[in-house]
Amino acid sequence: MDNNIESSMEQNILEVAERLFLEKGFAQTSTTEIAKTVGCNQALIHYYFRTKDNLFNTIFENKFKQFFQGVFEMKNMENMQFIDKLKLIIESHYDLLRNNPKMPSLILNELSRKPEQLNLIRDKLQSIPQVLFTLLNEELQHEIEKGEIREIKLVDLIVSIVGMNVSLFVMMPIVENLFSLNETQKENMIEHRRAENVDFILKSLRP
Amino acid sequence: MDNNIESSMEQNILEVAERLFLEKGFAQTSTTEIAKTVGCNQALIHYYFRTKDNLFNTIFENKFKQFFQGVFEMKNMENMQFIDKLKLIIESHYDLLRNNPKMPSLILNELSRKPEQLNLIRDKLQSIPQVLFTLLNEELQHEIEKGEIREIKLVDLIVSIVGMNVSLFVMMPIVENLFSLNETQKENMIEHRRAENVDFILKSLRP
DNA sequence: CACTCAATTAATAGAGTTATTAAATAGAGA
DNA sequence: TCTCTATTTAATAACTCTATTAATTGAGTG
Repeated sequence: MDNNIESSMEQNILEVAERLFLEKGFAQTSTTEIAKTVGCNQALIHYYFRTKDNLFNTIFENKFKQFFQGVFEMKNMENMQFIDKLKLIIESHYDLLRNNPKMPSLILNELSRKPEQLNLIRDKLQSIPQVLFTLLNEELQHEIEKGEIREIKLVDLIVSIVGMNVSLFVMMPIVENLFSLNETQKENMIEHRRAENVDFILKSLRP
Repeated sequence: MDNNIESSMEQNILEVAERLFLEKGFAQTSTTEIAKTVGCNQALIHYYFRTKDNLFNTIFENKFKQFFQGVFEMKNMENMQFIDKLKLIIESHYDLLRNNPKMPSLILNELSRKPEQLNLIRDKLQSIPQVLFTLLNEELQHEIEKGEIREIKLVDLIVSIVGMNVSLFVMMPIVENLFSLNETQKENMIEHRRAENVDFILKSLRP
């Protein structure tokens, strides 16, 4: 009954590989380095996963799916004001990124060059959120007609939200370096920008 | 007088290398591939530039400097309304990115891992724009006092502008793939988001 | 014409990479 | 104890990459 550690080596490899891939990207991480970090022989990685690509996919296919699913995961927002819903969506998206701060860069780097993996995500984007999209769109149009929100296309709003949120985390490593932020300052900035992004976006939507 | 072609091989190497580095990143581009694309022997690259790092730096030290300088390059905006100035700044920044759409990704990828190169940029950021920053800040505060613009910190405004503009170009390769945009659709989207970003930001600044 | 020197190439060293294979090890069950 | 199986390792094949070196070419100069 050693299964509580669940094949510790395989699990270790998965965890270490995920960390290294996120930190340094796919090409910059060798199976040799993964093995050294795990503390096992390099061949063991190929025993469990056969190829490096396979290892990467095993780790990230699910992760990407989860990640993109997270974007569209809505809490119970039935009887909320549209503006409050929007605020919650922006904050949820931001928190998702904050909990996975290296994901955007990895996605941007690896998925730009590997269109095949994008198919998974394309599917996700067509099933679940299509409903949500039309639903949100209706509400948005309604708010616009009521004069609560200025004229804007939902697609443009989404691009702006995602853009504002994502950009912070992809730029963070540079900003951190450029202004020699320590951990606290960085944390403060991330906390501050969470409110700032919400504020900036909602302010823009006033009629 | 063959100098109009200006040492064609060296020049070719620089041009091809720049293109490939921008397309695929530093690690993913080998000197072998550069040589093959140029149509010369791989050793020639090392003859001219000794190391791959050297080649990269030769190309991009200036380019990065230019790029960041471009961000702060102001036209004659003496007797303009603040809002119009801001609009011009956003548009100039956007156009700079549009003319160098691959630069943000390259900077984000390469400079995150090579802090030494950031020193160049740190200098640039401390000399020229410090003046500009205080100048802009005064104007912004003045506008806020006049009630023309809502309360906001200049730093937050800048982060929002840069973020909105940069994010479009770093996300573009994914968006393009995900929604199978053809060249025209892509061009349309880029053109449309230029106006949209300006609009979105200026709308947010209303008191 | 012989010389020089920059440009260019062929060859290769040396390090690092992924992936495979065969052997060693260890734990479970007969 | 013996055997079977899953795990792990050592060794190494087969590449690819950067960088160096020695040899070759070719254009100009005295």
